[in-house]
Amino acid sequence: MKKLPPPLPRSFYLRLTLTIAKELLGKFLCRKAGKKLLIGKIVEVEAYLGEKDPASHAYRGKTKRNEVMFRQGGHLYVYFTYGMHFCANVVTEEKGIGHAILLRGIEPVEGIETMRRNRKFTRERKDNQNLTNGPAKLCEAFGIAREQNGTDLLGSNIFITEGERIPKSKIGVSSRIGIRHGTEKQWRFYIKENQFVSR
DNA sequence: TAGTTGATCGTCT
DNA sequence: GACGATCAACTAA
Repeated sequence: MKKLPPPLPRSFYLRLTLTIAKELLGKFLCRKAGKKLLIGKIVEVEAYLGEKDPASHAYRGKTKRNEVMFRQGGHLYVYFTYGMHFCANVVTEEKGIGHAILLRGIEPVEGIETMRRNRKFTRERKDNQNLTNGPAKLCEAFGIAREQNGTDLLGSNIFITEGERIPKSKIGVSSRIGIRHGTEKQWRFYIKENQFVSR
């Protein structure tokens, strides 16, 4: 494979959350698992704006669980939900803010065999789009779990690099999914006509 | 193809 | 003690 670009700088994560959410589309999420390298293109995200956002874990202030969300931007916030699933978020903005961006959909680029193994796909199973087209699925495919909570995205374990440039006309906006309050906010962003966007 | 439900547990009330 | 930023399997039609 070709040489990997360096991780995005800290400054990328210290800007407005909604700006970062849009710019994350088309970037590459990289995960080093032993010798294996997993890469996926980000195709769908949702913004969670902490104290402004009743749907956010950070809405009621800092707790033991969401402590990572209040760190400086550029960390990974992983949480456990529904008794069996993990979801990965990118923490944004300055320390103490409590904003994050949920990764909802990813298109596999490198290490697909490893992802298939992580998701316990059989050799016969050909529907690769089911590998990573949902928040909990991509976590399993990338081997992201509780141990990865709080990982610094400027380290060598998990990081995000420059990827494809997505023209504005290809970026879709909609309300978020699976939320009771705050559904009026248009804080979900995705790449149009991409197979790996959920729903 | 749409709609419903079971799995399963950490966290907050 | 309830429920959730979910998914897969099952049902009905």
